[in-house]
Amino acid sequence: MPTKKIIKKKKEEKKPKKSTPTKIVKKENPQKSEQPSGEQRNAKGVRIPALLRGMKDILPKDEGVWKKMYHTAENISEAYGFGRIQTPVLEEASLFIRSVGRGTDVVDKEMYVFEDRDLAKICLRPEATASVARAYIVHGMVSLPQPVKMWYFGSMFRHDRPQAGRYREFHQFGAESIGDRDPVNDAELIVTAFNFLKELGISPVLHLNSIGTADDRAKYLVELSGYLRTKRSYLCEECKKRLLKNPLRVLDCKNEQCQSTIEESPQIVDSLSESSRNFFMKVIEYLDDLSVPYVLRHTLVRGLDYYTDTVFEFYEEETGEGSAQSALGGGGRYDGLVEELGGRPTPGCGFALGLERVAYAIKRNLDKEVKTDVKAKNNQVYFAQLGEQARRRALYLIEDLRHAGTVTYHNLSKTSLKNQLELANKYECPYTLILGQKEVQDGTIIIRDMESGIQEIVDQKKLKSILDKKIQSLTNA
RNA sequence: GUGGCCAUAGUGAAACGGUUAUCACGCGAGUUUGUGGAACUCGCAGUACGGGUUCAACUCCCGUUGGCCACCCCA
Repeated sequence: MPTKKIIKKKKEEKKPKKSTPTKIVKKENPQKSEQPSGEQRNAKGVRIPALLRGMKDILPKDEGVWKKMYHTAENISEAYGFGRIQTPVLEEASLFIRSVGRGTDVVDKEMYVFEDRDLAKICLRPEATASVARAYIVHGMVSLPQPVKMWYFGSMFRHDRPQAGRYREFHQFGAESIGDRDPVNDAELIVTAFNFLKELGISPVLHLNSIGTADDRAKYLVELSGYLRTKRSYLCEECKKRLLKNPLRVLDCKNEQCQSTIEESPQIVDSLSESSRNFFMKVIEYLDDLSVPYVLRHTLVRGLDYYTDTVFEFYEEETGEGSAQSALGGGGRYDGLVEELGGRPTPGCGFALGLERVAYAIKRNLDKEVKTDVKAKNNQVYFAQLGEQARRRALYLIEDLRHAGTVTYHNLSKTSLKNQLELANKYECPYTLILGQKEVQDGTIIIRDMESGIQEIVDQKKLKSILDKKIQSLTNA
């Protein structure tokens, strides 16, 4: 009722403004413009809090997907012998500047950096590999059996321009294997990620390449830019800029004009040292043994500085690499990282998958095969009650059911049975328990099958066992 | 960070330079308080924000904010 009055007032206020000469309106303006623009207010003029740009609430309705991703990640990681590590969201900014690298967009343009109260530079982690490497050093994991295998699942932050499947806070599932330079580790990591995706009903396509050691890359860079410079006139405008800034990126250009030039360009594989080439061959062999399909893509270069040798990315089968957000994740080897961060020279490799994109892919698949989305609501029960006495008794019985692990819905504040049955229906509960005056007196309760409408009066003491049986038979069917 | 498209109740849509912004879903309250998935009645909630043009702006123009798309980059 009060809102009505307010609305009327608001409208009344508006009218005179419209009819008054502009001069008066202008006088009122400065007062209004003191408020920040772009904000929303309700009818009472109370500011409605907004979501920060690029941030997203994950709502109860999405929980199914997230729960599934978490459980799958946990099961698979543990099956492959990884232990979960949880590192802080906040880290020293220098950790990432040293590892990911100055000059990368992630560090230069996208990192959330703040001054702490003691003026130290801290940041919201943009990725987790550096944190895991830091933990490896700080906790003396050198003295554990090598490699040390760890997985993580959590939020990362990058101040990028938001788009579908790209948020400023996003979640990654990843795993690292630190302390052993053997191609089996690379292969194992890849299968882990691959199986995770497959388990979730996604058909992943693996793109694979090797970028060798830092020396190999330096050599290749000279060769590549030399080649590109001779073809400079054939390149698009963008690529001419890339040629100066980051020649490797030219290889990624989607411009048709550049494609033919790129195809004939020197390939990084040819610049690899003997050991890197052998290493890469081994990785490929192991993947064959594990029957993991892959596509060798010599143009694949990753954006973070710490990668060496093996690099890979996952795409969803049908989307391919066509659109910008189709990459589900990637990873690679980083043999110099631990040393770069002040630890002993220690090899390592890992992967990270973008869970928002994985969730996206899962949902797309569900839409396609409509029926896959059969939700298990079989284990939930609705409790309806009638009358004050019944309500009190209900409180106790519901408590009991919940202790026994039965998901019990209720709206004890409702008084009409009709109302409650309607809600039971909306919650999609297969059974409703009905407790009225009469049942309280007799110590019984009604179990109503919501689909058939068949009701059964049972002793309250036997409720749990009877209900369990019914639920059992539902889940089995 | 660059460029483009967009912005109407919680959701999805409609409307017009001019009466009180319409519809569906949703949510709430009822249709003689012991029976839902149907119907009916009533109610809730909106032109993102700020400015300009105009007698008159949800509608046209500018700015801001946000979303989407492409680039950049990446997950």
